[in-house]
Order: sequence, then structure tokens, then C-alpha cells
Amino acid sequence: MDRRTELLNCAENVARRHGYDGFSYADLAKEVGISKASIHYHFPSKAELAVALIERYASTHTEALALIDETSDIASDRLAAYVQGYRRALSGGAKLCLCVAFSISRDSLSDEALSELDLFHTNSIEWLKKTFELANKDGSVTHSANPTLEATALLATVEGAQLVARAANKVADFDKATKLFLSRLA
Amino acid sequence: MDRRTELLNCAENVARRHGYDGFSYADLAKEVGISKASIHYHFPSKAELAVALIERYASTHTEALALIDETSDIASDRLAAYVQGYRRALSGGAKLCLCVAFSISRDSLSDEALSELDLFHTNSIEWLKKTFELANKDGSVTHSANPTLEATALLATVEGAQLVARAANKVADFDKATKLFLSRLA
DNA sequence: GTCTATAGACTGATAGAC
DNA sequence: GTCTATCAGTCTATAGAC
Repeated sequence: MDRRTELLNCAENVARRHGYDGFSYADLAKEVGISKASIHYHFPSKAELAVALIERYASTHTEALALIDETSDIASDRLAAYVQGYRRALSGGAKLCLCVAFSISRDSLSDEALSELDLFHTNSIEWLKKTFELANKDGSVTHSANPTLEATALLATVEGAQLVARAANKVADFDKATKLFLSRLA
Repeated sequence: MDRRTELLNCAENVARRHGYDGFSYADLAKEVGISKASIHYHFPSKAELAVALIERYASTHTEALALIDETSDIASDRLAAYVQGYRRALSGGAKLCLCVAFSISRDSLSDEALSELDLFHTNSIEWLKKTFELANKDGSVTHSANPTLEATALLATVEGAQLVARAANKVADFDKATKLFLSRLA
């Protein structure tokens, strides 16, 4: 693995645990085993590192959604996999989705990072909306009516579920918070 | 208003905008108009300030829930007021609930602060559960079945709705994310 | 690419005068 | 209670050797 990737992995890990304002180049240097100055060679500024972080995260997320679509043609299966993805990202209560972690530090982020953050949410909503439209056809989700409302509500639910689980450091809280939605899946 | 209260107000404001790791004594000093050293007189350490902040926030929150109970005897009215409270706390997309903001900086908080955070969530869940039990009796919420599941799901929804609205800096996103739930109220 | 050294600003916190 | 002065440590970032 090249240094750049190694640094991105490490930075993503620590950013998802402590937020944007909660990690420094010194933290990364210590963990990766090179000097702070060397990190500046790969990412001249922390702002540029943040952008690279969100870009990679968003594209990985997009691929993950495509993979879900390939795995099943049934809306309820896809939505269950979506919720499961957020559960896995929680890492037992230790981490958050990068975008959740960055939302708090909003005022510290560059405009470019903010628009990547926005793109992440837009793409999520679009995929969810499309999936709830499918649900209205295949009937695999009970009480489903308006795909747009369902989409925005589910996004908020999984992000909020991560947050309460992170606050208590317990995955069980994520499971409790998402159980009601999951019970509507066929 | 006494200095201590003034400092708490200012600290709460800035903490809800930038998170625990996102504000300093220098920020408070500048805004309140006294020196950093003077703040240390009122709150010897930042950790103690954080605890005072959460304690006050939690007790205000408890009072707010009691006030909601006094205002109406109908479960749907109470739940609508609850959601409305989180919407107001969002301040147009600029702030978050203090506990949402602190959840990200979890690892920077003292054990005492963490247990206050836990208490806040426990009290919220308890009140919500009680209210959904009432809903099962008065029939003011459609499709309501399990009060515990409804309670944890709604807490996650309002916290997540705040987060996506904060990320985009738009209250409208909060409204979209909570609309589905509100449509179930009589 | 990686290093050491360093700049300049900021962090939370303390000592001691008033 | 509030101040100035200061501490030791950290922050992001840069210069220049190898």
C-alpha cells in the first residue's frame, strides 16, 4: 500500500473517532510512523486532506450502494443492507460515518469540503428515494407511501442512530433505534 | 445576569456551533469581554465547564418536557411539540443540541460528563416511551404499536435530522426528515 | 520522499498583583 | 473577581539538508 493511501486510512480512522477538530498531523505521524513534515508532502494542508478524505469516502459509498443493487432486486433487502452498512461503519460504537463526524466541525471546513459533504447527502437521498419507489412496486415495505419522505426520514434515522450509539458507546442502541424501521421490511 | 451564567450561555452557544474540541477559553474571553484567567476563576478547567454545561442543559430539557406535559393531554400534541423543540434548538441550521455536539467529541470528555450525557438520553427515552404509551390509549398516533421502539426511533430521527440540517445549513432539511413522522400525528 | 529544525500562533492552566 | 504575565505544550505549516 502506498503512503498516501496509508495516510488516508489512518486519517479517516481517527477523524471518524474524534471529528475534524479532534485530530492533528502529530497524531497521524505517530501512528503511521513518519514525521509531521512528511505528511505535509502528501497533503500540503489539513484542508486538502479533509477534501481528499470526503471524496474517497463518498466514492466508496457510491460503490457500496451499487453493490447492494447487484446483490438483490428486492427493495426491502436493499434497505436492510443499507441500514446494516451504517451499523458496520459504527464499529461497535467507536466510530461514526465520516460525514456525521464532519457535520459538527462544519465551520472549520473549506467550501470544497462542504460541497463534497452536500454531494454525499444528495446521492444518499437519491438512492434511497429510488429504492423506496421500487418498494412501492414490489410491496416489500409496509406502509410505504411517499418515497421522498421515506428517504429523508431513513437517512436521519441511521445517522441519528449512529450518534446515540456513539454517545453511549454501545451498538445495541443503534439496533434499538433502527428496529422499528426494519420491522416494516418484508 | 451573573458572570457564571453569562459564561455558561456563551459557552453553550459556541459549543453547540463548533463542538467540544472546537472552542477555547480565548473564544469565550473575547466574546464575554473578560480575560482567559478570569474564566478559570469561574471554571477551573475546561472539563468542569463541560460538566456544568451538560448539567444545566439536561435540567432545562427536563423542565421543557414537563412544560409540554402541562400544555396538552394528547400524545400527538406532545410529540409534535417535542419535534418542534429540536427544530427550534437547531437555530436555522447553525447550532445543534448540546448532546449531539458532544457525542462526536466523546473521547475528549470526562467520565462525569459522559454519564450526564447518558442521563440525558435515558430521560429522553423515558419521556418518549411514556408518551407513546399514552398514544396507544388515546389513539392520536397512527400505526403506533411498541412504545419502546417508537421512542428510540424518534430520538434518533430528531438527532439525525438536526445533523443533516446542520451539514447543509438548512432548516428545511430538518423539516423534510421529520415530516414522515409528523404525518402520523392526528 | 523523508528528515530535523523551526516559525508563529494558539492551547489550557497558574502565579501573583490589585 | 479581574487583571497581566507567563508557563509548557500543542497546532499547522515551512525551509532546507539528504
